[in-house]
Amino acid sequence: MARMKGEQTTTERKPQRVTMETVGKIAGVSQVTVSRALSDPSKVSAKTLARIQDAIEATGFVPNGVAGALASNKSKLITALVPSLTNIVYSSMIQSFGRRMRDAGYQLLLSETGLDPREEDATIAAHLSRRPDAILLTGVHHSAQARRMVLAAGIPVVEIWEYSDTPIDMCVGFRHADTGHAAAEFAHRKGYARAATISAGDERARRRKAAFVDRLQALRPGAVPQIDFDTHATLARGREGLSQLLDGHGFDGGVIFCSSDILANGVLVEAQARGLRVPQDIAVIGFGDQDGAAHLEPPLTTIRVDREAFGRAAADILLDRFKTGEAAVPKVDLGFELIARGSA
Amino acid sequence: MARMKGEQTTTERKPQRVTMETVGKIAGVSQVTVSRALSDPSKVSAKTLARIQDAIEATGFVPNGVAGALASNKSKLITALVPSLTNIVYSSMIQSFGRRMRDAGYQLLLSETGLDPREEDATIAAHLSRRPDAILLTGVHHSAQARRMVLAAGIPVVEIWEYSDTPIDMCVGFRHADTGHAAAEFAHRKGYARAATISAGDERARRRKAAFVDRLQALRPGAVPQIDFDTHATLARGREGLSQLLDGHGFDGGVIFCSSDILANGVLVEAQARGLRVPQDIAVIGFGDQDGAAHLEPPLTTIRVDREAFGRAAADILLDRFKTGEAAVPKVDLGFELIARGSA
DNA sequence: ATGAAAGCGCTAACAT
DNA sequence: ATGTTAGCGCTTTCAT
Repeated sequence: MARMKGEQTTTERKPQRVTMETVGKIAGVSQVTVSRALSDPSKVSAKTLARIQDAIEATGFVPNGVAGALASNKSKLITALVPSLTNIVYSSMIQSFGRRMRDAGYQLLLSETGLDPREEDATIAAHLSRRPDAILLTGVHHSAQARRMVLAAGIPVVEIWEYSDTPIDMCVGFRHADTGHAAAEFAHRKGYARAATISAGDERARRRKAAFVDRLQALRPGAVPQIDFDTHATLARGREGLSQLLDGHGFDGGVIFCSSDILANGVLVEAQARGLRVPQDIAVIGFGDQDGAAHLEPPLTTIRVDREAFGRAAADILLDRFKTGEAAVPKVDLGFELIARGSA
Repeated sequence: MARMKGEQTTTERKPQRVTMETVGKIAGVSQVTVSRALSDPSKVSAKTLARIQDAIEATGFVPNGVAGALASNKSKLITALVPSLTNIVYSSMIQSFGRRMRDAGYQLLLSETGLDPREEDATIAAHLSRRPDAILLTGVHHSAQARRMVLAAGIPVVEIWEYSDTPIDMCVGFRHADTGHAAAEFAHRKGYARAATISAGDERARRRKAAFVDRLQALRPGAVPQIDFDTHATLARGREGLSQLLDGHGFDGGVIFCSSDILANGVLVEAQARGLRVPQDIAVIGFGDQDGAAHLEPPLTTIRVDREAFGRAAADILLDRFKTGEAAVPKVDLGFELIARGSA
């Protein structure tokens, strides 16, 4: 279609942005009054308010939060960093955290940091440039630079999913090593002759596993074969782990502590495929009590952590900090629970 | 601790925000030069650049992206709405989308909309107030108001996870009804005498199921018992679904089309618990080819959609639009594939 | 109850 | 290669 220089077709023309100025002009008031009508309607007379609301409807005005954030130095934005978006452990925490924050008028800027801790620093910097009102970090191990940056930002920092006596600011979590200890004590009480571990490639999973091995060997000496993957946990890795244990490590039965339920699920499947009885031949302890763990055959013995509660607690201490200026309980240890079901 | 009026303790004092002005003063240049050094270093002399970089290091300066966004009318922010953060279907799409966008310098503002479509409008408005450079929506069914708002924003809109000939702007997805048709044809070819469905409470799941029933009944008349949950899919619901079918609907064997793999997994578990053979007594077709589907016993026959590819494609057409000003291929149907494994 | 003025920290012309 | 001048669209005083 031919068109003349400088002319613009309808589809190409950028819609003229509607500002408070525009709305005010239509309603016959100044821009400031529109601002007030939106932020505190009680400060504006009823009839003015009505006219402003009409003008907003008519124009389809959407306030420019960027300008507002710049002027007020409040963004109503919370920044969150998680290792993985697809890992149910993190996504369910973020889900409950996000819901509560959203109810309080905040939105979530979310990024994945992956398994490599060094990736985190750049992401933190990028996030801070958005001038969030707070930042949520996963775990309590961060680089010196990361700590410096978030501290310099002068905003509340919540570390989630791991407890520390010395968080950057606030934290909500549990002690990962303790879960390994608890699993080891359970296995020992149950009298399993042999034990092994299967672990995914994240640092906290490794710590849980190491704690299991340490405690078990303290209770009763004996080798504990360990399969360590350097990837995320998947069901296939669980199957593979059991196979390696059985075929390559001379493991001929006993209890297996897995760093996550999905790995444990894989062990169950592989055991079934090989005609091994659970828990008589192979016993399995998982971690996470994820969806379906209780409904597997046999039901999975696992360590339960209330991820939703972590998210809610994180939101609560944050909102409290916003309100009071200081958090009453900045360090929260929500603990865990070993759930004995049929698999061990 | 007593302290004088107006005095501030160290811990209370908000860190003085470092601006480009500050950095420039230290480096002996103007604020604009600092801006240039950051956005296009080639425009600044080597020695100036070095001094500026020193000043940035020394001060720990983090650019204020809010101010930048306001001034340039570019936020480098992409807004995304998904029904659920914990559903692997959506999180894996978002993951691959987010990774590619992040590599291109964009960040993701992410919100959950839930199962209720009406919740979406308010969230869209909130997101648009951040002045994102583009918006990603799940599915192609949105309210008239939602369409109006995103259109008025004058930014690219990508609808993902569902194909439409008439998207708001661009779309990447597949035709959900076609998957039901394909499953029905497969079931018919395989000669299953009886069929049933189990579906979760989302609108697209319902459409897949309805398409299955329609096509199957077109191929060969006969009732198709349907279990419809109005919640998200879980393994427990899958077990429950099979139980209801068996105990309450007089379903005594045949093929079951599930609206997701997690439901199918539950059916498998319940069948195993009841000592039913799969696929001889109960055959199962899932949807999604989720992690582990191939490793279940028996491996799950399912419909595979390449969710990561959706995310990547969405990022690609968006980045292309940013670059060229118009997308060459705004509507992408990535299709699906029925994978016949052992369960049906 | 409403308005005028200043300014948040940048980027985008336009100089030089 | 660097600086000057204007805004971007709001919120925040301070007036009236």
